[in-house]
Amino acid sequence: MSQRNTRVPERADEQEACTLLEVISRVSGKWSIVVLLETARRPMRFTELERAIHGISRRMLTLTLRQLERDGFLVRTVHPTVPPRVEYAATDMARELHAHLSGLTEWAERHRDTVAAARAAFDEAAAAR
Amino acid sequence: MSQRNTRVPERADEQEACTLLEVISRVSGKWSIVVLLETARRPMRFTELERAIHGISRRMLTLTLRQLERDGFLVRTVHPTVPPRVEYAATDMARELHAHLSGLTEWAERHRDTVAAARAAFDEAAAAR
DNA sequence: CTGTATCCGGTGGGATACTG
DNA sequence: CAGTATCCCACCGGATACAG
Repeated sequence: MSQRNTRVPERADEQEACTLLEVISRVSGKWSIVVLLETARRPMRFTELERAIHGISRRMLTLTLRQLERDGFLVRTVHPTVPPRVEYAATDMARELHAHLSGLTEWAERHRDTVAAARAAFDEAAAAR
Repeated sequence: MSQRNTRVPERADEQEACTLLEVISRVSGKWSIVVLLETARRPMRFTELERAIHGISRRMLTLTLRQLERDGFLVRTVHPTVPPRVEYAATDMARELHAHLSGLTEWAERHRDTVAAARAAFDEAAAAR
């Protein structure tokens, strides 16, 4: 989502960071991940996604879908009926990404308490000063 | 009555998406990942990081370090010497996160060409319209 | 039903001068 | 050496109105 994060690596040891930032930038938008998860299970229609994803605006749903389609994570299919029927289906690449992200989710759940404790300690130390 | 058509919003999916967004938000800043990678190898001093990370401003290095310290990814140690000597060291949790992120890097490298091709095709189709 | 167009506020991040 | 303070701007995302 945020293209401002792209930059050219000047050093070899920054190459990995650049690659990581590249992929993370693609899914770091506010709605990218939840759209990926919804479509990973089965193809979804526009309004179906709009109803399933609580709080998303029509504009952001469109932008997020376009971006995911552009990067090859979603395939958009228009059925020429009246009214129009558009389906968004996750690609194999997207499902593979989802598997890696699940690893991150597992990590996050395992360390959630530790992070919360670290934050509380940091904030308390800051307040004490 | 048959309730086959009533669709309950997928709470589990949104929950996972929220957890994922939480952890990704912590490392999606422009400089978070490269700072994590640099400090993961060995403890680093402030100016050392400033020199190692090409293009980072003093302000953003400070903000990034504070944020990573607050979440428990870095430990900041001040040696009471003159001039002051401050070292930032990655925690075990941060190194574990780094391992998961490496999986993402591998995925990104494997699919880099596919993504590039998808983008080119999408942009060309958009230009043709 | 499936989008576009427009306006607007909040925020992430750059440049740089100052400081203990 | 290791930061902080200030100014500034680009861009993300929300609300809403319009359209094929």
